[in-house]
Amino acid sequence: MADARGSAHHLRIEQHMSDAPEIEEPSPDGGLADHPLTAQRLAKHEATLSGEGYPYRFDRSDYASELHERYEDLEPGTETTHRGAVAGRLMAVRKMGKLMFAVLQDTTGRIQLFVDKRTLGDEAFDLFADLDIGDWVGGSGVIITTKKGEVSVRIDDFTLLARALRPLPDKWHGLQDVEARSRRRYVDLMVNDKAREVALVRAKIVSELRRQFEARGYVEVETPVLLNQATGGLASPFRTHHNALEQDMYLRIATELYLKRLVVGGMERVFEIGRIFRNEGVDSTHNPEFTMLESYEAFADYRDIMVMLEEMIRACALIAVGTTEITYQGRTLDLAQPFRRVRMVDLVAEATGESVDFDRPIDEMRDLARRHGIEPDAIWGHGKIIDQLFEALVADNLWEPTYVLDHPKEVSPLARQHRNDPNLAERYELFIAGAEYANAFSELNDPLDQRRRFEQQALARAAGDDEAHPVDEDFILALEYGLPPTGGLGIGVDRLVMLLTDQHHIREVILFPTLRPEG
RNA sequence: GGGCCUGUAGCUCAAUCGGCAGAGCAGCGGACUUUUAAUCCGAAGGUCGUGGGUUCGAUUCCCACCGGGCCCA
Repeated sequence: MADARGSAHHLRIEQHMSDAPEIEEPSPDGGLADHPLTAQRLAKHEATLSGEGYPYRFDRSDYASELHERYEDLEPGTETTHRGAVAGRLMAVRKMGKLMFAVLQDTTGRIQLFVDKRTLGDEAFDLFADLDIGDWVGGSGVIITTKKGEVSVRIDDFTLLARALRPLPDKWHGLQDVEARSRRRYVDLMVNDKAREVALVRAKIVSELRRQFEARGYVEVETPVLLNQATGGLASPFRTHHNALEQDMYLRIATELYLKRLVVGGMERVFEIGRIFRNEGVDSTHNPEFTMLESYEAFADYRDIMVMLEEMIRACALIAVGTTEITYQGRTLDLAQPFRRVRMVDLVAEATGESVDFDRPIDEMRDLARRHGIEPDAIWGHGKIIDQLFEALVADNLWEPTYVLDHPKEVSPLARQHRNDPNLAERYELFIAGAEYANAFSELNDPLDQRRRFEQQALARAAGDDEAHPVDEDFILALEYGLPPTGGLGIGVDRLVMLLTDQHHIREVILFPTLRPEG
């Protein structure tokens, strides 16, 4: 923090010294005085500061949702013996002369304040009337229901806890602009119920995943983000620089190889929920930084992991939406049904109407790819072509939960060779609603085979494939100490949250998605 | 990277085939002791994303740039 602020400061000074004479000194109030809407709030703020100031704490006794649960069924016009203190942001005030109805929003919901001049007294009543929507307020009094039956706190005392110097968006429409909602997520959270709900459901899902792994004896670990080499996945990394070490470094694109090192070390069941960085395009399903859950379990194979993953997804659905029958993009999805299991080669053969056997001449395969609009690279073998055909022809159309099994070995450099087919790997990806949610293997644990796979990847890299996996000698060294048979899994957490909250854009499930600087 | 769309008051949105830019909400003044997007009366509020160009005149037309969205690669 201090470092970041310090360097920003330096930057500003440099700009002053070089060529920016037009840079104005920022006004001490950040421009608040320049606009009438904020100027009057600023004036009130300054008056408070020069007077009593703001409190440092507040004793709250009750939450909005709890009061509703407890008193919702009371007859209209009931006065309880319950004295409570609530606190939250002032969202609306309906003034009726000597009576006001105010709406306070806390982390659980909204509660009405019944602000009655007789109860509160003339002076405090006028002070309340002077509050602005957006201010943080604590109020205490007897819990009542109004003539219309609304559970309310009839306040006999209140405290201004903090002011909002800027006005809130339209109380009815909220904040609509997608860009503004992402940039000022705090405002989005204040005024849009859905934004709060998604954030809370996301937390529940992550918590449930953690609980599921812990219940199975997995240990949560943390592996490095800052690396000398970006390994464990096929993706372009972010590059950065370590000043003291005088060397370039990379942000991780996966946690895979470090977690497997831990299994080598005897941590038989490990998982990590971690931020991953991939230097690629931004679209509705990709943010440059995203959250991946990876797990590794000794003595398990990929079929064991299938069973576990299916159970976990159902558990998350129950936590998130209360049922395994979910709605996504206007269509229903039944997650309770056993997930379909089908081999990738069979899906591609079905989609193309042709055999994609590995003994078919490569030229025929290349021709097949071209006929489906894919221009094969010179070094592509059968496996890469099959994988590309799958992505182009099949992936988008897999609506029901489907395990796509047994990827070509060529495109799976970290997965163990299939026990029955040397051209394939024991790997699958889980597809739901046309998108990929998880990727799992029987982990490759033979250091000699791993070295051969890395070398093949190195050839692809030399031929211009930037996303081919680099040779990781240190990881091979670890494998040389012996990795037991291991089942590994990666889950795209953001995608899973999207599925279970019915959001079609990843920015809706990431509180602060990556954005360009504001123009 | 390509195509289409988009940026107007604090927020949500109109309008101007080139001629003083409009509404709702919020804010301000007033009425109102049971409201629920309260209601009613009144007066305000704008660098029309930024910079050029065309024009007597540009928010509108043209160009560039910046931000954003959707689709495609």
